[in-house]
Amino acid sequence: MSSSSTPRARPDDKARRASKSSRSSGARSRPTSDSIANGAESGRPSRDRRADENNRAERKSRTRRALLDAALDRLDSDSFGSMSLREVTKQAGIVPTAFYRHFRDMDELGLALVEESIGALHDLLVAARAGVTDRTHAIHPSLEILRGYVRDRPTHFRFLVRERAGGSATLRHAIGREIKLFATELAVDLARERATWPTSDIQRLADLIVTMIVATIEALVDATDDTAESQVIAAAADQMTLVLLGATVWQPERRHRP
Amino acid sequence: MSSSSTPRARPDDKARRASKSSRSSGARSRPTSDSIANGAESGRPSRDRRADENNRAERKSRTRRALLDAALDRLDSDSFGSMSLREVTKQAGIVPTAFYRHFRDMDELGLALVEESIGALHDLLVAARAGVTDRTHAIHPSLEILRGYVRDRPTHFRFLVRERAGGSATLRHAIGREIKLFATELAVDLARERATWPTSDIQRLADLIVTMIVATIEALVDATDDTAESQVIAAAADQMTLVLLGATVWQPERRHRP
DNA sequence: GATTTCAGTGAACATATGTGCACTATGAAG
DNA sequence: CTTCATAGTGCACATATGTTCACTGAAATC
Repeated sequence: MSSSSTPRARPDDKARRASKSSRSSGARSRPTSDSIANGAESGRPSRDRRADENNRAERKSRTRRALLDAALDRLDSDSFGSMSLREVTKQAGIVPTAFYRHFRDMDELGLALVEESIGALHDLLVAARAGVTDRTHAIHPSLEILRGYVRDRPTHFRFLVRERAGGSATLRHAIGREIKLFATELAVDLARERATWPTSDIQRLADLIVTMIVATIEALVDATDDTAESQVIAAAADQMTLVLLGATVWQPERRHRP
Repeated sequence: MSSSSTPRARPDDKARRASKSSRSSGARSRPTSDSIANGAESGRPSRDRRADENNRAERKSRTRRALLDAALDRLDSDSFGSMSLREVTKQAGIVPTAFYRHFRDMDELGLALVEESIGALHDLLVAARAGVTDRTHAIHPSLEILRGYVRDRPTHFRFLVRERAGGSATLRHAIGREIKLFATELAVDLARERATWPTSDIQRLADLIVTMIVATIEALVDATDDTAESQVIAAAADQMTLVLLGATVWQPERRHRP
């Protein structure tokens, strides 16, 4: 506190409020009308005022989305942890203080992103599982589904792989917990075809596969073109095949290490 | 506080350990053998005034170490990317501007940490490879070596796993490149015992194993006690066994996917 | 039509950050 | 000894950040 410098020339200024006419200020804000793709395409653009779209809650959730998307976008320049509230609000087209209408702090925004991204991951599992009985022959189709999902939600998956190990403790634990859940879910699936295996072995198999899936997602997120993507998928397919091949030879009862 | 007048605690008057190798001019230092904060026995009566310890270069490299260690320490509260130059210098016990005597910016500090940490990883590979011929029966010993290395240099390995996917683009690429190198090295090793395999299959096996090693390191870094560590090792051993089991059944020539 | 609610605004501020500059102290070199 | 090089100091400053507070305008409710 030694600096008695009376910083930032601060004349009384408080009486200044009346001077600025709020009219003249820039009309540059208002990002509300457009931005994200508008789902409902019903005609009547002109007269009918679609209360639905000017709805209060609707508007709010649109801004919320803008905040989430802004964070996701910024995510390849900055890591989430070093991303500032002001950056995000600027990119979302609102003023910093309006942020608090939606999240208590950046950490809460992060958790919302975790939830969304894990939702995507979970959808992926469901999709991959649908109609698949023989796992050994379902590797490639499943990986193609994975490829599609990462393609469709690149920012979400990038968020996941970036913050899974690198983020704040809160984020890491949240993501870790969800991935563990994901693995358990997979284990239940795997157990169906391996009734004789002890659950611990099943769980470890599931963990291995999840590890490989995460690694594949990491590689897909960093893949720049279709060729790179295809190579990633091909490599992952071989590795999965090898693992499932090993699983057929695995003898649960007797420990394999001497 | 910023105690302006009084010099802050000066950690530098403790005569520390005698230097060993820092003679090698410039280039890369191999700091792997020691960690910080030890030193103990060097009471060193004042009569022998070794220029060695008051050496200019020696002092400088000691401060440099302090900066690196400060960054490594701070790493479990903040991710490296959101770590400020001022934080690091404060923890290292120097004034912010003195930072520039050692690194141009935080990014350069980060790259130095990558180099160090990868050095540790490489040492690990060498150690694990020493005297191992039959891979299938060397899994547990190798994993115990891994456990020991992560125990001895927890901060370096934590840095690696945190920044590998989560750090800045520069850091990510640096670490990614080194890990790729690491995998190639392992592939050469694996090829020795699998002469009939095509190199692409070998490389994919090596990549898989490296993926598992990285995942194991991640788990070890997060393990809180010995029991947790042992469980991680046991799980990793099972998984490795399964993979190498699969590798024995793998038929390189014919594609496994129908 | 009048009142309430509330998402978004804009000014203010205390604090933190990176970095430039002049300086000091001390080891190295002549 | 004198002179030079340089690690580390202290101060300054411009800028960025999180958060507060009083406000505004329009949708929601009465």
